[in-house]
Amino acid sequence: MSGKIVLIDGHSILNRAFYGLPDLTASGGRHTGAVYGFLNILFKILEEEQPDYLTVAFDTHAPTFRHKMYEAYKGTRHPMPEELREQVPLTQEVLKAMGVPIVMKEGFEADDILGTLSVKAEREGLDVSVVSGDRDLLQLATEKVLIRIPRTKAGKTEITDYHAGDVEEAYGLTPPQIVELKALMGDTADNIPGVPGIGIKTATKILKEYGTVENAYAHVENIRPQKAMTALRDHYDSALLSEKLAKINTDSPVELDLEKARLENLFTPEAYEMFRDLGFKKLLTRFEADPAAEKRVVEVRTVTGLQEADALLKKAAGTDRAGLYLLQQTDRKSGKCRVYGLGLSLPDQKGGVGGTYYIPAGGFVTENLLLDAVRRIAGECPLLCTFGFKEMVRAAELPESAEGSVFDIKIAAYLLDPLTSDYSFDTIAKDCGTERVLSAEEIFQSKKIPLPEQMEEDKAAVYAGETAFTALAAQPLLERKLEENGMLALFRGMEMPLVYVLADMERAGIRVLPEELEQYGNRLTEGIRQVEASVYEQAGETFNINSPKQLGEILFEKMKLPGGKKTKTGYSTAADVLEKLAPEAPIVRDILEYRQLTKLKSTYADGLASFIADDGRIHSVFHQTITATGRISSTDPNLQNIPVRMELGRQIRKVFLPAEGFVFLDADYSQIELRVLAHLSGDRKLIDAYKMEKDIHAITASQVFHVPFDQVTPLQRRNAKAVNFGIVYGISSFGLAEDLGISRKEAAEYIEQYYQTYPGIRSFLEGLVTSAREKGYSETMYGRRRPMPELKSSNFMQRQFGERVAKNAPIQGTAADIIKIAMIRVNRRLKQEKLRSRLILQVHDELLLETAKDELETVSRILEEEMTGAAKLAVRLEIDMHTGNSWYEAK
DNA sequence: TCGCTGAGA
DNA sequence: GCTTGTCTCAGCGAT
Repeated sequence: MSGKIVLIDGHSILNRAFYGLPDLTASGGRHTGAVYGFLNILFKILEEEQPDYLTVAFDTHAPTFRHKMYEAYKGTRHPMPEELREQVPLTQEVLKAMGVPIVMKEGFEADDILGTLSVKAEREGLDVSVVSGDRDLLQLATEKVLIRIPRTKAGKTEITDYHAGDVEEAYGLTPPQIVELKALMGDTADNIPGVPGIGIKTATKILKEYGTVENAYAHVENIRPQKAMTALRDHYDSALLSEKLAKINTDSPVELDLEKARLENLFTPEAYEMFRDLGFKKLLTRFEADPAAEKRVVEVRTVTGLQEADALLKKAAGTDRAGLYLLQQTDRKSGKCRVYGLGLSLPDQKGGVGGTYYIPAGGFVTENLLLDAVRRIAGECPLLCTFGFKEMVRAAELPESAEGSVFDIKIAAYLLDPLTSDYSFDTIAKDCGTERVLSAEEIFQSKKIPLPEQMEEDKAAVYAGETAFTALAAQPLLERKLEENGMLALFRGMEMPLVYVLADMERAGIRVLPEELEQYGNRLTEGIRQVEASVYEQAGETFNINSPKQLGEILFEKMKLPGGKKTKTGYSTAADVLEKLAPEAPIVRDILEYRQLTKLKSTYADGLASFIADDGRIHSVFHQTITATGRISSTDPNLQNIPVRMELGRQIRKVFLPAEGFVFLDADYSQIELRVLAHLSGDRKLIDAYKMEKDIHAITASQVFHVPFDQVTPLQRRNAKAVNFGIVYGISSFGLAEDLGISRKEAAEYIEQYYQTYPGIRSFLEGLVTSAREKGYSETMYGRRRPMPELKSSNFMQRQFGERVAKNAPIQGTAADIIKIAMIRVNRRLKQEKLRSRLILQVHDELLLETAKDELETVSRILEEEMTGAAKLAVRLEIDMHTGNSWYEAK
């Protein structure tokens, strides 16, 4: 018999993969990095070797004979981290799905199994490759048995191969002598004692001369270095024990089943499903080459004729479900929207997908015709399935339709797993196990998706068509999952209605005066010039102050300021560090001022100017699928971090103005997160504190520091305020100390006193951690989830992080939910009452409205009612409202 | 592309 | 002994 078999040391390779690769987590927080690495090594070896047979050996969980022996001798092995442990059964499942036999035997280690199988295979006349990270296995090498040891080097796996001859070359010893070597030198990693005082050099020398330990002992008197002689003489027992420990059993009761081991198709449908669930996207591509597992790629038919297009669009409006994707592009400057085509997917009778089409705009099929069709379908079709609905709302100016009649798969995917950043249609398709679609990368043969105007029409057709297909095909599963997770109400009643509000805000934009913005920038430039000159003078040279590297060298090396390295790459020059090091040093003051000025200039003055559109307004983009906690985010530009704390920065708000005839009305929630905490925790004392309707931080100070309310000092209030904020973030004594400039001990006392004062808070926060640990996620009042894979980490720091996040996410998230509700309700009221006033911005706990002067009173009332009434909490929700002729005045 | 820095809640 | 308060986005320099 001839042929080749590959034998794999499962645990050992898994171990290599675990430590050699960054930790990956699939959705749901399962760790998968080691499995992924294992498979990569496996595939690499199979490609190289093209073997006929494959078998993987694993240790059993029960302690084996050899374990017991050395554990009895000395301690235990270091325990396997939990992240790795949970991947062992997972790997076995994957192998099973691929039809690869796994051999395990109670009481025997993988080593022994590999040894036995390799001997048996060799006897059968096979070439054998044993793959393991463990050099102990070198003792198995022969002319026909190859030992292969992979190493991960800079992310790449390199494999070193040993036949018997290679072992001799590398160690100067025959493979069987490797056992003797271990017997003498020992192996701390494996708890093999060896002979104390004999290391690899002496051991090799002795074995070269005497061949075996036994023979060496017989001639012990002749052994050269005196020390080695006495060591061997005195510890011969230990050497014999070590030999037993190191010797791999090649006669274990396991069978070599070549029928099962025969390599056939690894890429089975079962394996495909597992890879997909585990998020091994790269590995999925291996299935393409295999016709059996190949899934048909969705076909998109391009429809150009007016009549045919018209018929199709009518049909879409008439069906009970339709998948729709509008390929359009909005010009940033003009705000004009161009429509390039419409992807459309229709169901079949059985609830599957019937056909997928692309209707390009052109000829008789005008852009307006397509937009009208979208409006009609949105209005008539009972379930419109989309991907990125906000863009469609903006392009077609869709009015809000009945709850439950639109389903955005992107938003659904976000709610189900808000931690990823990839909500591309092809990823959603894979996650939902629909028919195969091409990814954007495959369609355009580039990482970047081109703008619609640059797309070739045939590619645009596939892109838009498959997106529409995915929307339709993935919707049922996504809806079921939302239902299962109790998030359907959140999705239908909050996230989908919010889409219209965000679309309105984006369309509205905010007015900015370009001339004044430029003047502001010029003032900054002047200031920058002066401070810059001062810095260079004090440094004695010119350099780039914006370069932390150069700055660090100047400050800490040339000028010899106290304080050393803080970051991986060099000196930290962050403001708080500099502040602490040399608060008095004039150059530090100047640098901090320089930083402030250049930040304002580049990010705000110049940055904002580049976004002013032809209508004199900035139309920022609001994202609904970014944050882990449910907040919305803003980009291009980010209008949620416009300066306010420092006066100079705050000035920039003077260039944000309401339209002619309007004023700004700004309303922000008063300590919404703390109120949410009071509500969720149910802490009587904190709730009562809010019922007193006085300054909450002062009340806290009074209660925590045991002083009468009217004798609370400003410092006490400030400290109490910092604790109040910190609690919400899962504070540590270190963090609070840092914040307040007090000692850790004092900070710890503050926190303890706080918990004493509000006992419900501590138990509530601890309960959040426990519950998150059990369930694997945290939850807001409205059922929004945030997965918490970190809580299961074996890494202390990661786990600590997980605990803080578990405390913060439900609070921050609930506050985010509440303001989303408020936004929806405010927007609806404005429309219902046919007001000209409109929502312009949301800044997490604040809403900015452009209000018609004659509507000021009405709108104030609406805000008051809808914002405070957005949630019914155990404490009142309160808002502060201001009007003004600029954002500066209104805040 | 990554890390640092700093703006906001 | 080690770490050290949440969530973001943008600009810059170094790689």
